[in-house]
Amino acid sequence: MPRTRHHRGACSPGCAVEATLRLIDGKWKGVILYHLMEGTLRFNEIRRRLTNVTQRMLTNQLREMEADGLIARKVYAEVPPKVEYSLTARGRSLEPVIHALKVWGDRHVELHDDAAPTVRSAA
Amino acid sequence: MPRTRHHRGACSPGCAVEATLRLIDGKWKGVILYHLMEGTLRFNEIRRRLTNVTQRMLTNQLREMEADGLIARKVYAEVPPKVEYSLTARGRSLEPVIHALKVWGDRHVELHDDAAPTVRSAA
DNA sequence: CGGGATCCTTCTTGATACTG
DNA sequence: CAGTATCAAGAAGGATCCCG
Repeated sequence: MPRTRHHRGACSPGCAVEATLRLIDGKWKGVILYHLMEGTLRFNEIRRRLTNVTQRMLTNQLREMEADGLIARKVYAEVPPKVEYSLTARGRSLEPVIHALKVWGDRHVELHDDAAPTVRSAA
Repeated sequence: MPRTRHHRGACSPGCAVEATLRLIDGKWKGVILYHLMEGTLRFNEIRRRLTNVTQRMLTNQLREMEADGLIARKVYAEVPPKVEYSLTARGRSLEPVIHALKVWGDRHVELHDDAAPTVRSAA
């Protein structure tokens, strides 16, 4: 979603929705958050978990999320560089959101041909 | 988020997250869904609820959401054109997601300077 | 290993003007 | 009222190559 990120203007009620959306938007942010929920990961570990991510994109997304205070970046001054990424408190607070996104996705995966399956008791 | 929308490729576990994200992504989709949750709305009614939306954009977003099976478009063959938009079952199923996004946004509005306020009981 | 710096292409959005 | 059509700008994402 182009536009300056965090524009912050006069928004109607649903503004909060957009604001949140913009933080987790970005081609890989959602997945990255998802994986970091399980724990700290190194750059290449994250990379391996995302199919076809270029270093540039991964770095970008991580940087933006860092700027948004969602993740923390820890650099180890070792010979083979080592950088670990983890969620900040703010980032962890997004768990219910990510969870909601995943739950919905799991039950409506692309197939919007039946629009709302039987949905027995499976809440 | 560019890329063909619904690319559907080999995704890692967090794929579902991305898939859902891509449906509600788009500058206005989140807010539109949010407003439609309250009931059917006409084109200009939606437009008035979103600040600074151009017809083009609104039409675009609505069309995409319609294609994604999230909203229904009902055209009345009247003299002054009348078109109503409402959520489909699939669209309504997104409520928990939109809700989660809104709740988070309400409590973390841009100010990621204190990362998780006191949060008394004030939900 | 974990990037930084460039260059390029595509998608998205905005601004306008016109129409049934 | 509810769009459609065009034009143009800008941002997001991709491909490459270089570096400590």
